[in-house]
Amino acid sequence: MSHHTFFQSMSRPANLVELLARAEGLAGWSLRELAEHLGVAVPENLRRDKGWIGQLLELALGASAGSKPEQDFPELGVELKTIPIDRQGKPLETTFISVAPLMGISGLRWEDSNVCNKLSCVLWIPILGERSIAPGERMIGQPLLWRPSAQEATLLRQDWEEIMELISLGQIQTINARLGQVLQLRPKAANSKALTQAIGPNGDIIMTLPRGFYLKIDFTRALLAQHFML
DNA sequence: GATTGATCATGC
DNA sequence: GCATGATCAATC
Repeated sequence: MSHHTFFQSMSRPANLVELLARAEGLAGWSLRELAEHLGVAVPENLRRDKGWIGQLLELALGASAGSKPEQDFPELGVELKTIPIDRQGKPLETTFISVAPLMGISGLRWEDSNVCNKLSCVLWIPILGERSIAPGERMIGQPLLWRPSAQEATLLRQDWEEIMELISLGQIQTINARLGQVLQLRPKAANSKALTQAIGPNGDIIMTLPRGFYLKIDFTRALLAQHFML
């Protein structure tokens, strides 16, 4: 895809085929090349711009902006995720999925959860480049449109149900990132002073750090490996 | 080197 | 504070 046609197609993708074609057209570009053609400044590091790569790809692919708890392409049923990988194809970070609800969760089913919704169909965009490589020099990899296999869906559901049961039983303080086979619960907050309500051990209300669901590295590594190395 | 808890920017 | 986008960095 030439740069000219890229700019002509900067609108929202009309369908899945168009979205995939755009994503594939970005493979091989450096983030600097993409940023320059979008008129976006390139940070020297990501310390103060942790979401820069994700936002750059959102802009390039025409994802809906905003802070709604929805998929990036609701009309296509697709969630967009950039994932940093090393030269072996191994993810360098866990993958944030969504904030965990801590109150009013009785009766919440997996099928109706944000985690299930967002993971039902993900467009993965691998970003090749370790921390020692400046953001602008990192490379965009081949995209992968993924839907969980039956086995993957079972693992995700089991972890989600186990974690949510503990939360509903007032045991959130006992949960750490080691719980879960493929999904983990960790703090997701502005800082350690940002607090939100949760259910306490005695069924009372306590203040605690907001938490988020993250995919563990081994899970995303296997997911990428199955597609790219079989 | 991998992991887990902490943190950064932004809009509303 | 909560939602989006995540990575940082102290500790194991």
